[in-house]
Amino acid sequence: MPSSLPDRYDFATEPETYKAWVEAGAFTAHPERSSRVGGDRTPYTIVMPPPNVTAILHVGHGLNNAIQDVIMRWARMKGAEALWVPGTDHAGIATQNVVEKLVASEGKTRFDLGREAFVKRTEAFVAQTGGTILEQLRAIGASADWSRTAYTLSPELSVAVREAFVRLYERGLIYRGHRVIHWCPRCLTSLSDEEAEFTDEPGKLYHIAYQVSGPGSEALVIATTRPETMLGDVALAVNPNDERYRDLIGKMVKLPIVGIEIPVVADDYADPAFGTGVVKITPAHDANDYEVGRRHSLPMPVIIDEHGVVREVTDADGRVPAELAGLDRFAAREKIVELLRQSGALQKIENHNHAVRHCYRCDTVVEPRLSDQWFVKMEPLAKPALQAVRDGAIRILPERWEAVYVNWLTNIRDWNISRQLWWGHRVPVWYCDECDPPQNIIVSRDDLTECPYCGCAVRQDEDVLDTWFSSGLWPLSTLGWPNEKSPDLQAFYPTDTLVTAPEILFFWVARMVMLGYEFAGRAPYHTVYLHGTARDTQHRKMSKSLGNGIDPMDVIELYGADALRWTLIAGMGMGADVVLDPNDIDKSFATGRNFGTKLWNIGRFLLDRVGDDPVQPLAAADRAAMTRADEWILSRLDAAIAECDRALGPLWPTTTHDSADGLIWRESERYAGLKLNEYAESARQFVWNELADWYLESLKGRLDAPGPDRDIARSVLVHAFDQALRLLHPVVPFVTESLWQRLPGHVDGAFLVNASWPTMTNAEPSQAAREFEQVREVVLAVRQIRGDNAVAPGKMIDVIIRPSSAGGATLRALLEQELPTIGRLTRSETRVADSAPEGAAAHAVIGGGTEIIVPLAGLIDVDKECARLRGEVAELEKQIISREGRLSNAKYVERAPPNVVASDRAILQEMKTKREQLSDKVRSLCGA
RNA sequence: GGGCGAAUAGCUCAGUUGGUUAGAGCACCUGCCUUACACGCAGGGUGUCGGGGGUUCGAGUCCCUCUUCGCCCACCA
Repeated sequence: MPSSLPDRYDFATEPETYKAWVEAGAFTAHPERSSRVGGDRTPYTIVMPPPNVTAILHVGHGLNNAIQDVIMRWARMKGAEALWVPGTDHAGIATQNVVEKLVASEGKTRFDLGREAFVKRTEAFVAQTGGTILEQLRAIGASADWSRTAYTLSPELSVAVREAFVRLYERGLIYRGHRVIHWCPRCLTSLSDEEAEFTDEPGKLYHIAYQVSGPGSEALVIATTRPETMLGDVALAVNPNDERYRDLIGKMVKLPIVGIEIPVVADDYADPAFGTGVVKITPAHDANDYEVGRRHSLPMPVIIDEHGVVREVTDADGRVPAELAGLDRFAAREKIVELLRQSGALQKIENHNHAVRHCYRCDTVVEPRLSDQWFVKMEPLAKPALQAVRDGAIRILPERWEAVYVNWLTNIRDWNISRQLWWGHRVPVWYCDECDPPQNIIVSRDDLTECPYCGCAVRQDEDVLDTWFSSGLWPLSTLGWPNEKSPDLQAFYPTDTLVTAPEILFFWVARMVMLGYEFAGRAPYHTVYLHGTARDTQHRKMSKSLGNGIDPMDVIELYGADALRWTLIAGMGMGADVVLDPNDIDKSFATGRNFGTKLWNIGRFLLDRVGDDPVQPLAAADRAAMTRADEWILSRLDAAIAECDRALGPLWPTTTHDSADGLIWRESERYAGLKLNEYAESARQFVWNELADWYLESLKGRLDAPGPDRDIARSVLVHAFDQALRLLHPVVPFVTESLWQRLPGHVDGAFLVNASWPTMTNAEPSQAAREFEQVREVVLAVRQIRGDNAVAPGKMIDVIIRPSSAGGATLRALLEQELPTIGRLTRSETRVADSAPEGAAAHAVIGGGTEIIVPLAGLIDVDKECARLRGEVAELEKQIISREGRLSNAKYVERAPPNVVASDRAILQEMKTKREQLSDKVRSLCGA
């Protein structure tokens, strides 16, 4: 109902539109339609990176999901059987931390509650607050298939996790290792290499003398950044090739404070160039020292416990003096330095910057700790994952990340998957205290209570699995694996594209690839799209702790989801960061808001002028009766479609290659496509700068007079707008759907979300379309002359066009026919002539030598007569500016901010009066 | 320490294999409320393509070098 179209787009209707889509089943995928199981549609699948179950939406999520939604909606319109699997991650450490804080606010620790009660508490917390973010994703318009919402800790996915563990164990790829691992003394859990993040910090290098035993007073000086660990020293190491210390190898030195004797060993680990070339060996508290200790069969006393407190833990009899026992590691450091100073062993302290590992969750300094952990052997898993990217079965966009991925996988180290937490998938391993190895360790798919060998009671491993172990299975587990007969698995695995941030390339992306090959023999996706980060104007990452974030829900409430989506998508180069100003939301999202409004106004005008009468489909319209403008806009539409298609690229690799992977990217397409900003810009350019600025403006007159020409114009107009809405729908789904539903001829129950993506009709612009370009050139030239000569916008002028002789009679005829259009677009009385008029005139020469002449007689004088009034208005404006700092809309009393109106009403009124006088003057002088 | 990348308008960035006068969006400047839209219309580029050197008829683009930033990886005690 065009007549009922509101003046402004009401984005409060977005939830209704969303509901209608869901009720129409627009987001629900049908496995039986997949071509992989005999259906007639190629499947296109994205698994959503599962946000933490306790998360609330931030701009990063908004960006991530807006990108995915654009791709999904585009794939759906292209005719794919589109599936977007949503879900959440139980997020081991993160969620446990949140609940532990809650428990702490009640004055308790998780140990006070006990494991069972704590897990129950966490489950209750998740049940109550979890999934908020999925609701918020609906608000931004995410077209996910909610009937398939998954959760990494659900019963179904837990089956997958256990199956994966058991299979890897049976293949010998999971093993138990006694190793020095990264330990967080606050979270009381081990961390993977990736979870223990380096920061460069100023520290101190302490030089300590160890007295050599025997005759003489020789001493060896070592340098350490962690003097407190000396209590656990079992040796000093020197490089076997270091001439300085060759004679000392095999001798004993006295460990200060402790007073026991330890050997000097030769090991390549000691770097002659660093410090004194002598290094102390503390196997239980340093990963490298541990390796040295193993090579030399040294004891491994543990002198720091799981809380980071110095005490005799194991094999440390008498090593920790009473005055140090019970001190925190950092307090112990101070104390030990003091003791060393007193004993004279401390030689000097230097400033020294070094990299310190911190817990990625709580930022506590990580403590290396000797303990038993489960590891995954990575090298065999990495091999196919590496090959996939090298061969082009998987592409990573932007391309430069491929090198980073390859580099990491080439030097991969084993993955510590056990975590000493309570929240997560418990390690499916049971221990029997009665049986002898190897029967004392039982790995099982089912829960065990008794030993299958001796029938005794067994106990389950206390640890849970790294949260990334379960998310690493995400593309498989959400589709029903390990049930190979699962319809979803058969129809939709492998998936197509993964959209995420580069930070989790190793944590998650690479591990999914490895596990995909391991369990399905196929890569989980052919495209990895890594997007940038949301940053503030100082280029700082938006974060909760910095308080520089923007709540996407605020933006949606203020300007609607489309404005948010447009701003994020159109403003983001591939892989580039999105910069927004958290202190000026209005300015940050103006682009999106403005575009939505413009689109709405185009629709409002167009639908109003087209009216309710039936519109002939373009295919049935008489092509011969079309104007040059009609032909032109249709050719521009074709160009826009081509540009959008080029920017978005192929949905999937277009060649079927006989390899284990099936599909390999061809070189020409490998890095093509998914340039979402270029796509958005192309579509915008068409609808705004071509359809609205030129076609609508040039056709205004034609729509007022009934007749065949009006009908042709209506056909072309409705067709072009319909196609434009389709092109724009993936970015701004709500406003395009609202407008599309109102197009004349719309069939009840049809949705733009399900409509087909436009296809080009003509590769080359027609002759008539090219001729319209000449009309545009004339118009642009005349406008420029008007601007250069400060001709009042309302003033009607004379324009003389002198066609180039090269164009001949054809050009002359063309220009004469288009005079009404040129006149309308330039406010001029235009004619074609062969000679220039007498007197002053402005000239412009356009393509091919055609000359545009505008006589200036009278024009300048007219403006002079208005100059006085203009000057007076300007004076008044200056008064406002001097008071308000800026003018903007304070120029007009109707639009000025309330505070300005309050203080300057008189000036504004006077200004208005003067403006009206000026307007009248100009009109009368122009004879309008 | 190793590797990768970037440096182009006030800001964010495009600039294919070297080739006319270097582009877009936002911002900015000038004028305008013209009956869809001032969240708009018309006009305007505001630039030593980080510095230096080289190859070439021709360099933002290729090579060398310097400077500055960013990212990834890494066991310098």
